[in-house]
Amino acid sequence: MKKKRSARERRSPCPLNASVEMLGDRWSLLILRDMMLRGARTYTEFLNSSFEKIATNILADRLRRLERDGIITAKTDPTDGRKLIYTLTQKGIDLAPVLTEMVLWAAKHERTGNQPLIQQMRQDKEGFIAAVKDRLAKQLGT
Amino acid sequence: MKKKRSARERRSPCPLNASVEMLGDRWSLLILRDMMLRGARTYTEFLNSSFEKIATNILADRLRRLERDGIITAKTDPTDGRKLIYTLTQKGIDLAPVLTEMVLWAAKHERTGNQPLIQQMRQDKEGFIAAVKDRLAKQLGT
DNA sequence: TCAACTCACTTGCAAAATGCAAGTAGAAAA
DNA sequence: TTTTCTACTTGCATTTTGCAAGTGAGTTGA
Repeated sequence: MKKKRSARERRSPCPLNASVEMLGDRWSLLILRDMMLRGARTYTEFLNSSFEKIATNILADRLRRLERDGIITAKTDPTDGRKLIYTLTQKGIDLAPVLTEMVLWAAKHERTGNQPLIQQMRQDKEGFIAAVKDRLAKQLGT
Repeated sequence: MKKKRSARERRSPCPLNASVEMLGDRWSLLILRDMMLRGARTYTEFLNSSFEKIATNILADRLRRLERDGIITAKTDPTDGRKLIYTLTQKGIDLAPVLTEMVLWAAKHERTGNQPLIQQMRQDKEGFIAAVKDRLAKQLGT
C-alpha cells in the first residue's frame, strides 16, 4: 500500500490542529462512534445505525476521507460482493480515549441520553477504553 | 444566570453528538487551545496567537457560539473599555482532557510540532491536566 | 481637546461545503 | 431473467466559510 502524500498542507504543525483537520466536522466522529460502540461496518449500517441521519453523499465523502487519513480501511465482503466492510485501523482504534472524553464531557454538562454507557465510563474509564480497544483489535486480526 | 434554551434542536440525544454540535468545526477547539495553553484572552490575542490565521468574522462567530454554549464568558476589561476579556467557564476548563487526548492521538500518528508539550503530556497525563485545570480555575476566581 | 490609533467587531461578496432527492451500476436473490 | 439490494453519484438549492474592506466606540499622545 503506497503512502499517499495528502495534497493539501496543514494549516499549522500543531498536533491539535492535525486532529481538528481530520476530525473537526459534524459527521466524522459520529461515524467512528457507530463503528466503535454499535458495531457498524457497512455503508447501509452507517445510514441506519445512527439517529442523526447523515446524507448519502456526505457519508461517502467522510468514509473516503477517513480511509485517506488511515483511520479506517475498506475491503469487499468475501461472502457478498456488493458489500464493503469498513474496519478501524490501529490509528482509528486509538481514538477511543478521545471519544470517551468527549462523551464524558457532554454527559457532565448537557442533558443527554444513554446513561448506562456513561455510568460504565465513569465507574472505570480506563477499563472501558481497554475493553473497547481489545474488542476492536480482535476485528483487526480477522 | 438564566439558562437559555438553545433555539435549534439537537440532532440526537447522544452525548457524543452534543459534543460534536458544540465543538465539531475547524476553529472552536483551536480557540480553546489558545485560551488553555497560550493564555489568549482577547480578540486580538486570538487573531495573533495562532499559526492558523482565523478570519475575523469567523472568530467573532465562534466566540459568540462558545459563549452561548456556556464554554466561555466575556466581560469588558476594567482597565481598558475597548477590550473584552474572554474566560473559560468550568465547562470550558473541563475540556482539558479532550484537548489532551486529541493532542496525544495526533502526536502518535502524525508528524507534528511542539514536542516538549507532548513529552510532558505523555510522562504524566493526569498531572498535566490537573495543572492546566488548576491554573485556569485561578483565573476564574479573579 | 482633538486627531490618530486601537480594539472588537460588521459587511459584502465569492467560493466551498452541506443537505436533499433522485438516479445508477454491479452483485445477489427469487 | 426480472427484481432487489448495496454502495454509491449527480444535480441543485441552501448554508457556511473565507477574504478584504469598512465601522464605531474607547484610548492615547500632543
